[in-house]
Amino acid sequence: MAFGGRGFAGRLSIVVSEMTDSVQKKSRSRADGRPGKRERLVAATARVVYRQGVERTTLADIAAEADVPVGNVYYYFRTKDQLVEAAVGDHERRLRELIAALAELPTPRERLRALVEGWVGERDLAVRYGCPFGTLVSELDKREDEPARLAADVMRLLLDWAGEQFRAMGRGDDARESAMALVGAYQGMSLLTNTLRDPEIMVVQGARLLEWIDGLAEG
Amino acid sequence: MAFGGRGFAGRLSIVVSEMTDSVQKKSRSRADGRPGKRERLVAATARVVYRQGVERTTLADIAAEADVPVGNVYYYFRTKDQLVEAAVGDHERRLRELIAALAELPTPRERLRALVEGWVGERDLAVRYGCPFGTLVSELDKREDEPARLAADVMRLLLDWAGEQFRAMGRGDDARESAMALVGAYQGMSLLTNTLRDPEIMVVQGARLLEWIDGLAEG
Amino acid sequence: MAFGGRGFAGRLSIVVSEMTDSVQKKSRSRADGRPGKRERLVAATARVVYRQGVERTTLADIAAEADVPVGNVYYYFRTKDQLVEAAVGDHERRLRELIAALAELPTPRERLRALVEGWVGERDLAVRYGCPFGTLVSELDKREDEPARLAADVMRLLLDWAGEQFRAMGRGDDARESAMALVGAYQGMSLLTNTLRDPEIMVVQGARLLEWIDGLAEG
Amino acid sequence: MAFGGRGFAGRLSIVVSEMTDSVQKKSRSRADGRPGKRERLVAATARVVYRQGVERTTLADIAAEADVPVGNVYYYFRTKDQLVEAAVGDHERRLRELIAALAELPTPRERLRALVEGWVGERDLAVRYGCPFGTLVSELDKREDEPARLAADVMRLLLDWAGEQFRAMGRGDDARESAMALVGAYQGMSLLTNTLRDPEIMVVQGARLLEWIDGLAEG
DNA sequence: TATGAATGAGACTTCATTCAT
DNA sequence: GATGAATGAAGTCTCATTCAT
Repeated sequence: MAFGGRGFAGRLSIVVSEMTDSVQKKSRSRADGRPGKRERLVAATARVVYRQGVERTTLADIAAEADVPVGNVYYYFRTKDQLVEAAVGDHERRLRELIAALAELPTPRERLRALVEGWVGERDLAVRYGCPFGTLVSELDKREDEPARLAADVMRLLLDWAGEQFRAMGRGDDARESAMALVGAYQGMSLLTNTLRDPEIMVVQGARLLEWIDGLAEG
Repeated sequence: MAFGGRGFAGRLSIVVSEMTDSVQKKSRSRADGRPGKRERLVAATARVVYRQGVERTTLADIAAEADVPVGNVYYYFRTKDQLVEAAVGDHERRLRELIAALAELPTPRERLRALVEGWVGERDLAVRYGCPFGTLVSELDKREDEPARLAADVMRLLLDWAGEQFRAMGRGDDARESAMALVGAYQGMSLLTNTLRDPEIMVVQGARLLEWIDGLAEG
Repeated sequence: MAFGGRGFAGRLSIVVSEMTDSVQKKSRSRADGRPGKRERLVAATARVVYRQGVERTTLADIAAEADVPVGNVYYYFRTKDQLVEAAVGDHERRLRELIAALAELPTPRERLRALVEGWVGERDLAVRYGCPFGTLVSELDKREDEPARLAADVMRLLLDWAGEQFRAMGRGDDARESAMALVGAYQGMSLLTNTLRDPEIMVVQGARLLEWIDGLAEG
Repeated sequence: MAFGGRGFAGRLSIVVSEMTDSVQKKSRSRADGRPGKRERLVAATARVVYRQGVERTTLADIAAEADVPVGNVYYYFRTKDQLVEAAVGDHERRLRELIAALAELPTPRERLRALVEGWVGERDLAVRYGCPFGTLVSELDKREDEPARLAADVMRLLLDWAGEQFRAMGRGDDARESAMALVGAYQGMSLLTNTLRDPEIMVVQGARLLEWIDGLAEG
C-alpha cells in the first residue's frame, strides 16, 4: 500500500516515489553514492513484486532491478521468501513514516483526511497495479507462512492507527469498525480502479470517504 | 467472487458450495454419473486457483483436483491460460445465475440486500481465501492479456447490475457511484476478513452496508 | 521428387499437381465421390511432409489434411513410420507414371530432355520447399530403418532409368556416371533454388543440363 | 558443409575432424584443459545435428554430447533455436577458415580444385550422413525463421567465393552460373553418396568436376 | 564479500499411440 | 469400420538455490 500520497502538502511524495522509481544510482546512504545492496534489494523487491506479483517475479528480476549480481543476492537473503518478508517490512517502514508525517497534523479528522487525499493522489499508480500493499497482501493471504503473517501485521498497524484516530474523534464505540470501513473502502476502490483502469473511480470514491469523515460528529 | 451466499433463503447455497467442495464423483450430468471432463476441469481450476492463486497452481494440481490425467487436460484446453479463462467464465456463469435468482425478488432494495446477505453468508470462505473472484482479479490485473480482460468484463457485469438496482431505486445521479461503493466495500471487507482471518468483519461491515441501503431514500 | 513437370507437353502436369493441391473433395475413385481413406492419407502425408518435413509433421497434421479423424488413421496404418513408408511408395508410383509417360517419346535424348524440362517447369515448388523427394530422402538418410531403405530404392529406380537412357544413347561406358551427374545436378539445383528462394536458378541450371544432353555424341 | 577436406595437403583435415570427433576432453583452450562450455555446446550441436537432424536432436542429446548438464545449457542459450543458429554460425566459421586456407593457393583454378578434392576427401562422412551443411540447410529450408535465414547466408558466402574464383579465371559472364553448378553438383553428389551409401560416387563425380574445372579456358 | 556458473527439480506442452464405444 | 477421448512418455524451458573461486 502506498499508504499515503501527494495530497498531504507534498509531504508524502517521497514515500510514494519510492514505489515509482526504478534503480536509483545516485542515492547517498553510503560513501560510494548508493544505498547498500541490502536496501537496494529490498526496495527492488517491493517494486518488482508490485508490478508483477510475487509468483511471477523471479530472483533474476529482482537482482536486475537492484543492479546486483544474482549470485550475490544470497549473501543478503537466504531465500526468495526472506526477500518477500523484507519487502513487507519495507511497506511497514513506509507506513510508519506516513503515520509519523500525519502525526504533525493537529486533529485526527485532518489526519484521516490527509490519508485519504494521499490515496487519491496516488491514483495513477493504482490504475496500473492497484494498491502496492493490498495486492501483495491479497496474494500472500492464500499462504500460511511467515511472509503472510508479517503482511497481516502491517495491515493491523494501519487499522490500529486509523482506529485510534476515530477514537480520538470520540467514536469509541465504532472506532475499529470505522477503521475497517475506511481501509476496506480504500482497498476496494483500488481494486476497481485497477481492474477498470479508471483513475476517476479513486477521485469519486475518495470524495465519498472525505464526506463521510467530515460528517462524523465528534463523539 | 462467490457472488452470492446462503443468506438469500438458501437459494444461492448451491452456487456457493461449488466453490467449496472438492472432487465430486457423484454428480450426474452424464450417464456414467460424472459431469463431463471439460466441466470438471473448469470447476477444478476455479477451485484450486481460489485456494492457491493462479501462479501457484500447476496443471498437475488441476488435473488431480478434476481427477483427470495430466496429458488429457490438453485435449480440452490448449494452454493453462485457456483454463484460467474458462475459470473466469465460470465465475461469470455463477454471477449470471445469481443475478437471475435475485431477479425474483420484488424490489431493487431487496435484491441489493440479498446480495449483501449472501456475501456475509459466505464469510467462512472469505476468512480462508478471500473473495473467490476478487482475489483472482487482483492477481490477473497485473497482467494485460486475455484472462485479465475477461475478468474485467465480469467485474463490469456485476457493477452494471448493481448500478441498475440503484437506478431503479431512483438514484439516477449516483447509481454508478453507489455500485462502485457497494462492490468496492465488499472487496475491501473480503480482503480484511481474509487477512485478519476474522469472519466477524464480514458480519459487521455487512451490517453497515445493509444500513446504508436501507437508509437510501427512493429517489 | 516431383520427378517430372509441366514441360513435357503438359503430360506430367497432373503428376505434379498432386503435390500442390490440398484436400481434394471431388475426386471420384469411389462411389461417394472421394478417393478411399487410405489413398487420401498417403497423399496427405506426402504433401504435408513435403511442406514441413517428416519430424515436424504430426499425425494430426496428416489427418487434418486428409480430412480423416485422427483415431481412424490407425485403422489404416499402424504407425507413423508406415505412413511415411507409404508416402515414399507414393513417390515411387509417381516416378513410375512419369517413366511410363516418358516412354512414349521416341528417343532417349528426348526422354532425358523432357525429364529436365519437367523439373524446370516445377521450379516454383522447388523455390518454396525444394525437391519433394530429395528433401524427404535427405531427412530419411540420417536414419537406418525401413522408410530410409525404401526411399533409397526409389532413388535407385530413377538412377537406373536414367542410366538406361544414357546407355541407349550409346554411352555404355559412363551411363551410370552420367545418370548420377544428371540426378545429382537436379538435386543440387533444387537445394540452391530452395535455399536462395530463386526460381531462376532452376532455369539457368536446367539450360546447362539440356546443353550437356544435346552435346553428348551418340556413342 | 564439411566445406573442405583432407585433399588439400592435409591442411583442412582439422576443420573436417571437428565434424567427426565426439566429446573432446583434452582440448586446451582453457586452463582446466577443456574448451569453454559455450564452444563445447556449439560444436556438440553441430555434430549431433549432423548425425540426427535438427528435429530428432534433443537438448538432452546435445547436453550429453557436450558433457554439460541439461539445465546448464540454458545458461548459455535461451532456446534450442539459438543453439541451432550457433551451429549454423559454426559452419560459417569453418567455411571462412577453409576460404582462408585456400587463399594461400596461387591460382583460382588451384583453389577450386583443392575445394573439390577436399570434398572428395571427406567422402566417408558423406556416405553416412551426407554433407554436414547441405543436410542442415535442406531441413532448415522448410522453415522461415532466423536459423533458416542464417543458413542461407552461409550458402551465399560459399557461392560468392566460388563465383569470385570463376571470375578471377576470366569467366565473368557465367561466373555465378558456374558457382551454382559447382556447389549444386557437390550437394547433389553428397545426397546420392549418402542415399546409396557409396563413397565411390564422390570419387567419380569429383573427378568429373575436376575435369570440368581443368577444361575451362581462361576467359 | 562478490560473482559467474552450475544444478536439478519441476513446470508446461506435444504427440504417437491406444482405448472404448 | 469409425471415432472422440484417453494416456503417458518425453521434450523444451524456467528458476530457486548452490558452488567454486
